Amino acid sequence: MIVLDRAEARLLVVDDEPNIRELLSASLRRSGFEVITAADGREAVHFAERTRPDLVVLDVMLPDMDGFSVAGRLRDVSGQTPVLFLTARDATDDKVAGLRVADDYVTKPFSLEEVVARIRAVLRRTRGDLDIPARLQVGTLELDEEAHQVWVSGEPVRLSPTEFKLLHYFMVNTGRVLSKAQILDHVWNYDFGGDAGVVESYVSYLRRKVDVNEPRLIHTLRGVGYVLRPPRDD
Amino acid sequence: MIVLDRAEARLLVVDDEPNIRELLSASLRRSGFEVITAADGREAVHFAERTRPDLVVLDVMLPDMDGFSVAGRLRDVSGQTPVLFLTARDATDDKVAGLRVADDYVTKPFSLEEVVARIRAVLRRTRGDLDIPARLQVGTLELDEEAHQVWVSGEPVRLSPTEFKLLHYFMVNTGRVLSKAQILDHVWNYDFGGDAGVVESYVSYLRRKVDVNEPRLIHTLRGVGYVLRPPRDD
DNA sequence: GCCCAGGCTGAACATTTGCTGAGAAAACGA
DNA sequence: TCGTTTTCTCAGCAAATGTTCAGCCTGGGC
Repeated sequence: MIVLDRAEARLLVVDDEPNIRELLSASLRRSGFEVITAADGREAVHFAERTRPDLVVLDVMLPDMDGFSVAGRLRDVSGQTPVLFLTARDATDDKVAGLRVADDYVTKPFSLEEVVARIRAVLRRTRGDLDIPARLQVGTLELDEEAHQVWVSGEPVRLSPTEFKLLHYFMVNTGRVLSKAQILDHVWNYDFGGDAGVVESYVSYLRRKVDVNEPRLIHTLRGVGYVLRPPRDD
Repeated sequence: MIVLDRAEARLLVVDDEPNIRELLSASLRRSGFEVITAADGREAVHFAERTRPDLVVLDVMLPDMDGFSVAGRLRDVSGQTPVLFLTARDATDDKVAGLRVADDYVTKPFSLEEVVARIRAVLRRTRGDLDIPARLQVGTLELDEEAHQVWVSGEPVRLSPTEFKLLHYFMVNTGRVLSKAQILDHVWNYDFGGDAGVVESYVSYLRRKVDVNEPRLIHTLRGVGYVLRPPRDD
């Protein structure tokens, strides 16, 4: 991970469950963001007024007021601040209601990978933030986040959602060793209860689809984890 | 041992087992950290408030409160203090989900080598602490912690996890004589029951893989131990 | 040069780890 | 609704790793 001398952006995370709040803020800090948290709507508006965040991550279900009202208030006090909504998986209707072009949403239970990716995407759209590349490339491997597409030596490859997220996580962390536990923690939903065996399966799928040419890019480090390594330094 | 004029960082170690607490604090002090210990959650929060540690090493299973609540409280009182969790190897329960808030974690039984390495890694990441190098070099030998890779004269070398930890221990202690007992204590898990014969085996493996060029770097001191000595002052 | 404790190393063995194919179950799309 | 895709589990296999040990080697004291 690149160490930034200043934060990528300032985020306000709003959720009434302390677990989720902690999970998100810890993870987002690790991803290089500056994070402020709030437990309910009132607090959220208050902090937003004072700190002017670049983006708000907002649970739709809050104890004191509904997320969309909060979003409205936020915009009153904080201008065009984009919002990433957190919603329950089955709340299909009300979602669309409050969404503007600048916004996006993620359903609970989410994976950290997903949240970070969405935040970056929104920031890219709203600020034209080009420190955040939309296209990743490692060796003959290319991945376009926005188009949700992957090419191997220029040929498009079909990946399932999980395969895509896993590959994305690998590419964002090129050259860094990732333990199976770490991969599980970031790529799978936070409520996933299974063991790290899935990761092996998906690495196997990925290799078959994506790592077919020599030199191989995805390396196994026994007892440690996996690395995606660019060619040239086996 | 090199005497440091100031501590590398201030740590708070929290574990209810006195053995583990002692083991850790002694070892961490020897590694140049300033260490405060606490036996339970209440104490931990109390000390954290007063001493503002740079990092907290925290057992997930505490008598009075669970480690995650402690971590939450610590963050409340002490800002963004990073946390390294200690957990049982088979913690496949809801614990695992909570571990995601950790900046890193180590499973029991651990090796001291591992704990120290993780602490340094976390401090490097969270503070951008560059006194702590991510890459070690001795003679033609290079070791990158983050990429978990070793080169000899620029050529990558494959090491097993134990070989890697042993070499790392040698490189961190370049020029210092290490007895077999000392090596056993730091590189092997604290519950390892075998005798120091293993160390001889692994030194042998390491020499074959890593110490192939003249002048030799790993020296045997009969009846005393081993030293990794940089060339030029044999 | 001889001796011996300590050190070295190859081989054997047990254990752990990772890979993969097959299949059950759930989610998805038409 | 039904077929298709996707996710996840599991078991068998193969290979790497960890550990022990016995026989050989070696440095250094005499």
